[in-house]
Amino acid sequence: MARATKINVDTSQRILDVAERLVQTRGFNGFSYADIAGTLGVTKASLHYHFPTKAELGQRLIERYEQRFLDALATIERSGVDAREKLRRYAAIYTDVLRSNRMCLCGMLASDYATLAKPIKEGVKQFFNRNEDWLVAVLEEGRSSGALRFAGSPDVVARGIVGALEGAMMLARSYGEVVRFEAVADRLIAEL
Amino acid sequence: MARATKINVDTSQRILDVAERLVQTRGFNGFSYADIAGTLGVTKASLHYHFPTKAELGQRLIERYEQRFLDALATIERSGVDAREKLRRYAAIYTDVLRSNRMCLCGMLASDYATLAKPIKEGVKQFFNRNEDWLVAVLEEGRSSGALRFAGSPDVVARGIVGALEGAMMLARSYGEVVRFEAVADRLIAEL
DNA sequence: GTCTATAGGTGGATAGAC
DNA sequence: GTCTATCCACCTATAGAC
Repeated sequence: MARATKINVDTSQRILDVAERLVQTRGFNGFSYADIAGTLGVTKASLHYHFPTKAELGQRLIERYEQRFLDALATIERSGVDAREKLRRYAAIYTDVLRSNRMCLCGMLASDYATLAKPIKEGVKQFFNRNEDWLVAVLEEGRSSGALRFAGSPDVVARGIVGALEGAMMLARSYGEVVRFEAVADRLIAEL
Repeated sequence: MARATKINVDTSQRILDVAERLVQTRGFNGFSYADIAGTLGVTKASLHYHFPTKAELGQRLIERYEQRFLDALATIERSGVDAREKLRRYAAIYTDVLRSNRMCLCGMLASDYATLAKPIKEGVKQFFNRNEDWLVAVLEEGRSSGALRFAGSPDVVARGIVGALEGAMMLARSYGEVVRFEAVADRLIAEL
């Protein structure tokens, strides 16, 4: 009964899957509905039924991506490891994305920022705000417990971590060298 | 005599100026010849006379940008300041770019990387290689003189600095807050 | 929900006059 | 070196049949 409206494993989700990969590899202005349609073997008109405009598609992409990310952070939180290990696992999320030759969805959208519709811009900022909030909490916990030692406000350190990981990811992807990212990320966390 | 072929302050340079700003604000796939033509008050056909294809335009953009950047680094080198001050002035180059609401040209192209022609890709990597080479030299000098103290290889630290500045820049631009970048950059250098 | 067909616009690029 | 005119491929998006 609960699945009455769920006939065929949700076309919307498969569209989002393909679109997500395209944004993460080519940027929001680097793909078209035709690319998605070609991959899925449907027509462009079908896509417009599920996502009337490209801007709406973008909004849904961010919402889903952010939810997954927050879920991952919640999982780290529940694991009960110390603050340093939490940061290692946080960086590992980025590494996993990079391994599939992708950029962070919101890192990519941040570079396309000037060309995006307002709701997408808001979504991007919210994503980074929530990342920073989580990191601030971890940093404060680590400083209290003695697991971490750092100068400056947790706020600035958190922003530094997000920026450093996003930037290192972007460069490592250009070189096609995941190890480039790992070395930088390891040192970043080791310095705290 | 020497200026015989230079009638009107070089249209090519003015085209590059406008194109550069567009790439730095909207990305390589976020602008068109029509945008440049509209700004300069010429036709698209004129632009194609100076830069036959968009890929060639992109190549010239990188070449010019890299030359300017290397000139700026050479100026820092000649100033005779200590290693820490060199890093501060290096970061200041980024701050100046960000103040005009722009991303680093090559940072932007790094995010568009998958969609670019091969010569442009090579140009992007070369830009970052030269940045890292310069930083490695400064870091080694600073470690020798005692002006800097850091763990790990200068190589990894240099890559961390470039990535951190590019990433922080990208995020700060999204928030429209230059101060966000400055706080992160200051702390980054202070930690060395 | 998916299709065919198409609208209406813009993309990069070229030919040829001036 | 800049223009007009144009090509053709592709873009986002919609109408309407099935």
